[in-house]
Amino acid sequence: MAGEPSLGVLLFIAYRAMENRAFDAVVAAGRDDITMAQAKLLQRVNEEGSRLGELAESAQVTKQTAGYLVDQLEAAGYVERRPDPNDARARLVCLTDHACSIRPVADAAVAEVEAEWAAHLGGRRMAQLREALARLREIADPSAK
Amino acid sequence: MAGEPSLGVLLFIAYRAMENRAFDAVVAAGRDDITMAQAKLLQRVNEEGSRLGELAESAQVTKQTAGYLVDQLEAAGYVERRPDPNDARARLVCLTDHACSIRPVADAAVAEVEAEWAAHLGGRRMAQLREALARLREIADPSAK
DNA sequence: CAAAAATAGTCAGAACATCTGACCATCGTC
DNA sequence: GACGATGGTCAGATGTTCTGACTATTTTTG
Repeated sequence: MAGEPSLGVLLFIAYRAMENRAFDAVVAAGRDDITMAQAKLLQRVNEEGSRLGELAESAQVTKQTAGYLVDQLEAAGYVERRPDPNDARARLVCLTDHACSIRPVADAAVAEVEAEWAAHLGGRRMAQLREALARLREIADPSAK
Repeated sequence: MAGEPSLGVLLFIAYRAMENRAFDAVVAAGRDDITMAQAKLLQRVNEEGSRLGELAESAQVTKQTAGYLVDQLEAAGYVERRPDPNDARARLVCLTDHACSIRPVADAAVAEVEAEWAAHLGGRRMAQLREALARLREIADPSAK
């Protein structure tokens, strides 16, 4: 297995490398009151506010788990729940200013990793990689079908 | 975010799609006495036997966590710990016949997913994807550096 | 339009996975 | 042979995740 890691393992390596770098940058910037599981959800909150079910589906956890994590993000001041004007059943999870202040840090880390990858692969291959993954999403994303 | 998911999210989607399909196939084949965390380790056990530390590093968990999961895999009969002839400190985690019997099932599911992806992307792009990820591993894999 | 079905979310409880810190045994080196 | 490094385990705590049951609201349907 060491000689020819499977595609799943290769995807895991790249995925974790990216997430680790972004998370480490946020922690290094002083936000150590957040866990990776929380960050995984926070990352998926839309600017206009996201529903709990959307977050759960995107992160591939149950609504209960998503609710548990959003509770903590809310307690830490990263998000707030607002009633959804269009649906009284739903509540919108919205980013607070506190959360918005860490986004640039995470984005910078992501940009740095992408630059390193592009330097290693070449810009052309890097663009092909992104393109291939985006297309794969069309058939592999349970929340997009 | 819905319009332009980040590279990290795209990697996650593909990674989870692959793992889910392989895991579901194993469960559907009757092996429901295994969890995804256990499978993640089992998948990484080498034919010649792997050290606990290697497994932990590859799966990106602590040695303690790996030990906990191997305990369960051992209890379920998927692996056995053998003394390492070359190092009395170490123990080799080896696959049992029981584990070997599920590998073809997982491999078939992976092959099926790869075929679907190749059909969607085209063989050329699929090969490029694999190539790019393999190259990325050179700089992104903490256990290969 | 009212009843039925689906959807959004929460509560409660249990099981699972993961980590940190401390510890023991063995290996490699000087 | 003493010493630091390596491979692994033990103990305890925390964090994450799930299943099942429930409420409230929206959507569908007869």
